[in-house]
Amino acid sequence: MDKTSFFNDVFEVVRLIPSGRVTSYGAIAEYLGAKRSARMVGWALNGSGGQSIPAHRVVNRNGLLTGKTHFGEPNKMERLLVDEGISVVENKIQDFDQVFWDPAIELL
DNA sequence: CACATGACTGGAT
DNA sequence: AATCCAGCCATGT
Repeated sequence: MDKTSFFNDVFEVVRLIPSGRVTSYGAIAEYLGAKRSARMVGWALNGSGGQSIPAHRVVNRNGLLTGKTHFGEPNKMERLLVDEGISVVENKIQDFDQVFWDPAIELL
């Protein structure tokens, strides 16, 4: 298991997130067995540039679009989510519990 | 090698 | 309910 495996696993899970759904860094980290390494998930997504990774579907546990600043255009992430049917107000996902997609449950 | 920072989280205040 | 603090781990200075 080299380091790239972690990144690859993160990308794989994120790619499996269905449209109109979102998940959290902690949920992905937990699914990968590193629940205390949510920060590493964010770091992994940092290298998702160039890959076909819908990173806009990954937010923090509050449903807050903390990573929007890394999309080049701060409004791009929110626009993409809204376009998929997710309600976003002031960088915050509305009905977060309804659109939340947990790989540890949905990906059984 | 030590310290600071970050796309986080959970518990405490 | 809002804010603060400590834990985690990789990367940069």
